Amino acid sequence: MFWIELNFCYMAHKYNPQEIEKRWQEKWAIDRIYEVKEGDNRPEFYCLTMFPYTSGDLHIGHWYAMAPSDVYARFKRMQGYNVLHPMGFDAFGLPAENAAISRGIHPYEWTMNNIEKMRHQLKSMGAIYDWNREVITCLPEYYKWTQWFFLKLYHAGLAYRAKAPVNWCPKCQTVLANEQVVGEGSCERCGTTVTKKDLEQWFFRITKYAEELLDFSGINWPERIKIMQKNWIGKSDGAEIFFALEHEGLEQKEIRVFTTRPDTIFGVTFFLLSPEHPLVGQLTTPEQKAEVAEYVAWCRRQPEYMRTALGRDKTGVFLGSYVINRLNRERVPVWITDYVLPTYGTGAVMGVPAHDERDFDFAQKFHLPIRPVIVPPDWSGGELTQAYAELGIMINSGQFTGLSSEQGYEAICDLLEEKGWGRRTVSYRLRDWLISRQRYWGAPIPLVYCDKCGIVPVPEKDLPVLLPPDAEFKPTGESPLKYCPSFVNTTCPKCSGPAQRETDTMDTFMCSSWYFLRYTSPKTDEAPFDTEKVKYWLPVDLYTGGAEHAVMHLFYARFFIKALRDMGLVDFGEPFTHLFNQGTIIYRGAKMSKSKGNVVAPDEYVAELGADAVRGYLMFIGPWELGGEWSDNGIVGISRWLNKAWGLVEKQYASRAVEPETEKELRHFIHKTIKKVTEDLERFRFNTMLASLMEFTNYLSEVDIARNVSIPLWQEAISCFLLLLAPTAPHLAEELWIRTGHPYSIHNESWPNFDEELVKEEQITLPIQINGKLRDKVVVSASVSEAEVKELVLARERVKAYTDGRKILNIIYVPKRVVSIVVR
RNA sequence: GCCGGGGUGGCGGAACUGGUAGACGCGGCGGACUUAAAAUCCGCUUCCCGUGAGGGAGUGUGGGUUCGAGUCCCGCCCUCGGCACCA
Repeated sequence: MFWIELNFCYMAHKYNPQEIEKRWQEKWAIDRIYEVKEGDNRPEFYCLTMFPYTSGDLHIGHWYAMAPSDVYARFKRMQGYNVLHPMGFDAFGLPAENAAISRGIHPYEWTMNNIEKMRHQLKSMGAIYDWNREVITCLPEYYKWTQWFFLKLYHAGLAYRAKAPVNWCPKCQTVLANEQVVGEGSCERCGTTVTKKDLEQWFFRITKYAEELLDFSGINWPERIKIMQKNWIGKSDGAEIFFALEHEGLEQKEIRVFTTRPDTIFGVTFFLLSPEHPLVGQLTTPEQKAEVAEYVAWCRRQPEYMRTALGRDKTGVFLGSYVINRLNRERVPVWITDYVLPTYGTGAVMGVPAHDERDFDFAQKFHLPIRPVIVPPDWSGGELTQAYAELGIMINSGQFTGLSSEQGYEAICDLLEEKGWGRRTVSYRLRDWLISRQRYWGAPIPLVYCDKCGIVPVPEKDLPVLLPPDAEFKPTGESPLKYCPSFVNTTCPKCSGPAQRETDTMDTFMCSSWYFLRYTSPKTDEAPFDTEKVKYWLPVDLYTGGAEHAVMHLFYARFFIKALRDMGLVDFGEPFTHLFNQGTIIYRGAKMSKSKGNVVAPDEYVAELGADAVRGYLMFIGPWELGGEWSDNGIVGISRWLNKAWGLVEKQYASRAVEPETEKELRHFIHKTIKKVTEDLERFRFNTMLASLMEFTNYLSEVDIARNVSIPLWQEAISCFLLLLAPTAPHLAEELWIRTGHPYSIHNESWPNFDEELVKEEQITLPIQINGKLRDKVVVSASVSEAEVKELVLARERVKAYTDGRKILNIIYVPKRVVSIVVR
């Protein structure tokens, strides 16, 4: 009994993160100190973290994305910005539906339970999120507007319906999402090999913006993300060339190819179509019919990943017919092969085996002629053993022989355009955005199919098209909406006759393409957002998140904003001015993720060491953009340091003898630290920021032992330390701020400024190198002259030992850096 | 294959525009306090030779530029991400 009481009294003065974190979180919430309002005279700063998917558990990987950006947001706030740093949930998606199928829980219930749990975990982090602005994409008040945007895009001509191949399991008779195709292209449920099936689906015309999406001027994004998006768009300059068709009974008199190398046109020895090309049937001669049909069927059975795998043996079949190369009037045989993709260019290729590696392999396999038409500039007449894909000098090219590839390119294009045999053009790898999902748990596409009127958009006043609560979840793989008569059967908004609803829902990337607009006015119910508030906050000043979204979310959001701008709904064309990607957290050799089963929950660390320690440790691992390995024992270092800081602040400092020199030194240290912490925060170097704060506390411990500075200066040092610590360890800093007699709250205080004069070093240590090797060091005043340094250095015993009896060839003095002596 | 990041002590990582390599932390060793342990505090800790002062080597690897290279240039190796038969 006695023991316990003693212990308790002792504990009251010890750092107790569990107690103080809970207490401050409650107080901050009650006082609403993080509530965000528009329109005071501070400059605004929109600091956004990618919102999480509602998987159910927040793991250390999530904290790694969120804690440092909260630190940055807090830092900006203390610097005097009006900061919006919101949080919400990406709440539609497949896992919710799978849970419904396997466990019989309704997706809504599953999702909202997860949100409940995640919100609780997020709150334990102690971030400045204003929960009044929370956005949840699966709620009707949100997806009503997702549907509204679909209609806007539809009316702007940016949405269209087309047949497109989807993954199809012949055994389950169902459509599969890419992530449901496992291993070597088989169905995740039954293991059957997945094939392709054409379905009518909805697309957004993102390709219309291909050119503009290549333009990154005016936005500060990581180079590698920009490169990834550029590669994704895959712009190629080239020409479309029309080959003449003289096929009996065929109306079409020409067929087009896209090429980036019109200069190689005289090297065409065969012509290739993709097996899916619409003319395959008509260009097949009766003798070839059986073989062609068999090949086409075989191609359809090939899974996508096999087809695009590199290094496969070339396959193909001759159709029996020919096309004419108008430039040299040659008849060339038409083949089909699966390495020609139906979705790129025109789905047809001119075969130039001498100058294309793939065509070369194909020609070798099927013993087709290989005719060189380009040679290297230094060519000596040797034989061609592999495709020469570089530029060079044209040979065997009629009137163009002798020109360089570049000249030939232009000359041939000129001729093609003059004769009407072709034209210069640009091709993109980018395809339109397929937004249809044959799923329940997404925003329903607000369209109705009427027998009389055709496709009819749901009128705006009838939004949202609600998800029926009574759909049945069976493992059929098809949308439960399809089998829900109360949903499907409706009346036509135009003619009031019977009609059916579209049963596909929208890709969830649609929901995440505009959520950052909704945060500005989450409760607005007559529009998706309040235009004035979007004007005030947008574009996002800093967007942080994982690089895995480079060509999905980040790309779609850019498109979306450009489309909204063109409709006059917003007045900017780029959503995210500054993008920063944090690295990934590795655990047990893999990226931490729920699907890999290697997650570490923050909860137990929070319970044991406190949220401040977890926040701090994540930032201390290394540079934020590089990520790193989570280790259980590394965190104790931060925890110990926070304890040490507590002890340092809580102890009663008593001055023994005030020494002006040490006071000066401490003042210098204070300002040096403010500068370092400020600059490190500015460039997201949280690890070195913490290192410098640790150096500061180490230094303060020495001062505390020596007790040779005045009490006011000591207090100044401590206050400054707490302010610098506040973004990183908000709870601890607040507690100590109050305990040292300051007014509540530290989080409404201003960031400390540093005095450049006080940052300057007065004394510097100069290393002395002799013939490039470090031999001595000398402490000098920072204002020392070059002549003084040289004299001083040459007089030193250790230097003399190397210079006596030798000739000094050179003495280099780099001010404040180094003295380098060259002797012989 | 192409594009991009990265290779620094036992470990995570520092190092400004080329100027004292290894800050800070973890771990380890030694010491103080304790009956003891934990916690805490102090000291040491790149490797090799040397009792020591000191000397030598050293940032994946081989060259180069320079008074001086982790940092710049050329060639190679490993590793992590992205894209991948895109005509």
